[in-house]
Amino acid sequence: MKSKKENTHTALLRAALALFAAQGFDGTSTALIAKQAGVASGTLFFHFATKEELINQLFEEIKLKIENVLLENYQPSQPVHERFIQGFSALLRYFLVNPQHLQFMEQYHFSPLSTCALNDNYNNHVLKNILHEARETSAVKDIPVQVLHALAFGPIVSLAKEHATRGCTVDEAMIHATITACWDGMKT
Amino acid sequence: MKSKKENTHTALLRAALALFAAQGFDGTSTALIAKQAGVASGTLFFHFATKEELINQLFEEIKLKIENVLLENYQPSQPVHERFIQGFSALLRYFLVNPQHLQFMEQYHFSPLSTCALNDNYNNHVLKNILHEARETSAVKDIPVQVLHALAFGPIVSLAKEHATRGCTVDEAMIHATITACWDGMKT
DNA sequence: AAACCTACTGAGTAGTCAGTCAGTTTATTT
DNA sequence: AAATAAACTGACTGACTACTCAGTAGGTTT
Repeated sequence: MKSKKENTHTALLRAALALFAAQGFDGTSTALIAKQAGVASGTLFFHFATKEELINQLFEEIKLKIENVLLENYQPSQPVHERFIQGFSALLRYFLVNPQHLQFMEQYHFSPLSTCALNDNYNNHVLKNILHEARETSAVKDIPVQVLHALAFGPIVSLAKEHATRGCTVDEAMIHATITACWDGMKT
Repeated sequence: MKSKKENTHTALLRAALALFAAQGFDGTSTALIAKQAGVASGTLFFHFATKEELINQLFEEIKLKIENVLLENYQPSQPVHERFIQGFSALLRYFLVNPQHLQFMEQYHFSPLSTCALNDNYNNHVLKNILHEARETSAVKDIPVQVLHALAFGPIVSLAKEHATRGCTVDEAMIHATITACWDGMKT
């Protein structure tokens, strides 16, 4: 059973996520977030010191969720090619199911709040290691890491963004075609 | 010889572009744009009815520039594969040389001002036709257009964004590796 | 039942925002 | 040189912003 405090806390985070995804950080006032969460405007600042802290907490929460999703389905015994397909398909599926999370992460990455490298925001240890291992074992071409990252993450983000902002349908066949093509372009 | 009006007009557009790329649309006040352009705050509204119109004019200007760059180097006599490499390399090179333009376009696409489909913002007739022709002639896999777009534009945007926001160096070899890998992933 | 504490309220504060407009300067025409 | 028009100025406005804080409600402890 959740405490009242926790309920309000998560209600604020959820309202903020929806509004941030739709209108952006700067386009969303703290008063509106509070209203959407069903509390008074001052209550937001009882739970979060500043608007920025609310954004940072949201970022950490989403980052953790993605990490968990990828860890759940990770099978270290599989060959690197299988793990690539599996891992990056899971990431794409996640963003298709949670479009607001992608829109939030994209904004966060662009904003001055973000300090880490571009794809680091999505790039947990699982996916990072897969790419790294594929490169070391010569399963993929010997090209700079930045290029590998762009080739692997670029199409995923691009397709998921299209889905998030324009609502085009993306089925399993399209997911498979995308991730397979990414690998085919990278492999030796 | 440019008129005084034209000078001020372009000075405002240039200042706006630099500030928008660095701080975002909402994070940049019209007063600051005017100051950076060396004019009084009211002058901006003599040249542009609203802040939104300024943004839209900037979008049209950048879109036109990209179209021209791609048309300049277009060689219809070449096979579709050559035109793909040539065209998409030119787009990537453009964004590496004009990082602010990419950052602006990315913001514009996300904002409620943009109405067209995702990659349509970069996707002028040249690149669109190349992809379309490659698909019709079975030079590339028979997969949905959205997937083709994501595979072709995703890595370019991703790599150029990394360059724009983190300043990592991208040389000709990396450009070639990226575009070649895109094609290799798509080809039949 | 008194004291205490946590969660919450919403009017209020100081500051910023896009956009206005009466008036001034500069350029062009007559 | 007078008249007209175009370009520009910057103080101003009302609406909005993140954030504050004195006060309130309800539950728990003593």
